[in-house]
Amino acid sequence: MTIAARHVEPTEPADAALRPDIHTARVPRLCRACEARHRGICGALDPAELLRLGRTSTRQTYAAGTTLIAAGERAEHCSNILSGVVKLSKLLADGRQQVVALQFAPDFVGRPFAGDSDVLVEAATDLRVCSFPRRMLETMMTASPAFEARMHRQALRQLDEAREWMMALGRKSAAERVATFLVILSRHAAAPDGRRAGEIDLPLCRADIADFLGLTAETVSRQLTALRRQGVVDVVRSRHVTIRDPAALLCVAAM
Amino acid sequence: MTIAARHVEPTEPADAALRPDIHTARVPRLCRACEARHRGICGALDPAELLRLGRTSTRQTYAAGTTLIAAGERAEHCSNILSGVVKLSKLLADGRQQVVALQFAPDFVGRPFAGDSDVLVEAATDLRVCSFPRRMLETMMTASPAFEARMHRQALRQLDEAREWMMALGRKSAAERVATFLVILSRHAAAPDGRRAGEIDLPLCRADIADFLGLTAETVSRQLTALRRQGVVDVVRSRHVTIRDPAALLCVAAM
DNA sequence: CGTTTGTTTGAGCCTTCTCAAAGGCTGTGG
DNA sequence: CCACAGCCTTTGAGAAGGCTCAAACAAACG
Repeated sequence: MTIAARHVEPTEPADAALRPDIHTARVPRLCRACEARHRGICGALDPAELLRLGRTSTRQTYAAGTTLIAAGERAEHCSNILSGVVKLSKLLADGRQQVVALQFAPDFVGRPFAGDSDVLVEAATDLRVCSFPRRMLETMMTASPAFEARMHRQALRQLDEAREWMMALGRKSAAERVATFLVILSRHAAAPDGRRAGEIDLPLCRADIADFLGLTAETVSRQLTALRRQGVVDVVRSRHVTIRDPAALLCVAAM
Repeated sequence: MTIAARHVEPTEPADAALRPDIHTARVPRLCRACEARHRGICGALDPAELLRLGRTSTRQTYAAGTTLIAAGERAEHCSNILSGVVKLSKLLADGRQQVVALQFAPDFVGRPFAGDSDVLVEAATDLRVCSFPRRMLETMMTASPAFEARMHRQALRQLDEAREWMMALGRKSAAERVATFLVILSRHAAAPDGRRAGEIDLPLCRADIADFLGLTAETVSRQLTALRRQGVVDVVRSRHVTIRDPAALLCVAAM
């Protein structure tokens, strides 16, 4: 494993997690404060299971750009994203790159069942995750059908997202792809009530956005300035986007 | 449901499937002769479960071009493909189309859990399937962890395939995409020993191939003639392809 | 303040698309 | 069996969108 900037936060003292109580199995303190607890994979676990998983899990942070799992490598750890964005990409022998997915909190990173899936996993932004051994994942999957079902659902959701992007990559113009990218980001930055966010911090540099959209960095830049000139968005310091006209953006995105 | 050409084959008589025997649960005769039985989803079921599923399942045939499930529609039936090819595609409001997956025997068609996935499901070729009510799928998934796991694995496999195609759509040239398409088809037409098939019957017309590859029918045609001129493949009557130089094909495919 | 890295903008080129026409199969009816 | 219609495929010529290469600009960092 080539992890450049890995920093383990001070974890819950073991005795606190293990201390017997009136309730035989309490939710670990680490998990109680966890942002991802209910929405993520862990939401399927009861307190006893959570305790068991929590005992082996640690919070970690990675700096933007860090490689979490090299292509073809089999990860020994799985993670829940607490904050930040994870980039999954594929490489061709000659160096061409395609970003095949972005993952946001509270997504789960890591693959059930044996096969490696030959993607490169990197921290797109600074990242905080809750990490645990891969072995635990398999244990939980066999022990808890609800957990397995939730993993299954996540896989199906990712499949839908991948197919949505196939449409963009195969049939949409550069302008449409850039607009679609902004729409999707705004969904993820959205408030919990489902309203889309008007303010987006782009998690990727132009080159990475281009690798996601199947374009070049120059084309992405040009399309963004076009959107700016049309008054659809505002761009500040190249990474912060304000959506001024959401309806127009959706229209340009062909969605 | 708009099913144009649906033909229900005579099924196993109910009493034969239900007849008690020395073995409390025998494998239904329909399933015993089934090509997809061991490789497909059903392989995870024990004879009792298979009997239960078999009681509600029927073999059906569809003519090429038939719509199995319209986009956005929730299917009441699921199917195992026995022979033929199923095409999953997405449509844009203005009519642009992207084929997001091809499925071959013994793949499973139909979606576990509620959500519709907004794809159009069509028979690309003449099709034989083993079909059963969606309700049974949910029953089997909760009853049999092995069945649920197999469904989960199929979802992950489809996710890998989708991402592989994202690479092709986003980063490969027209020539590379067409070659990649042939390589993938040859894998599916391959003998069970894993050797790739040198003879391929294209399951799609040029326009559909184009919709899969994110190209136009004209470009697909031109690239195929280019491969023919280079001596890499032979094309007979536009639908039958012989791979003359597998190594060169792989090379052109950038794989 | 200079260096480095990322972004924007421009000019010309190349791949692929669009539009158009001709060529081949397939099926139908005489 | 042949003629013809209809559809799919092939091929060509010109247009256009996005790419490449290059340079100017901006922001981050030591």
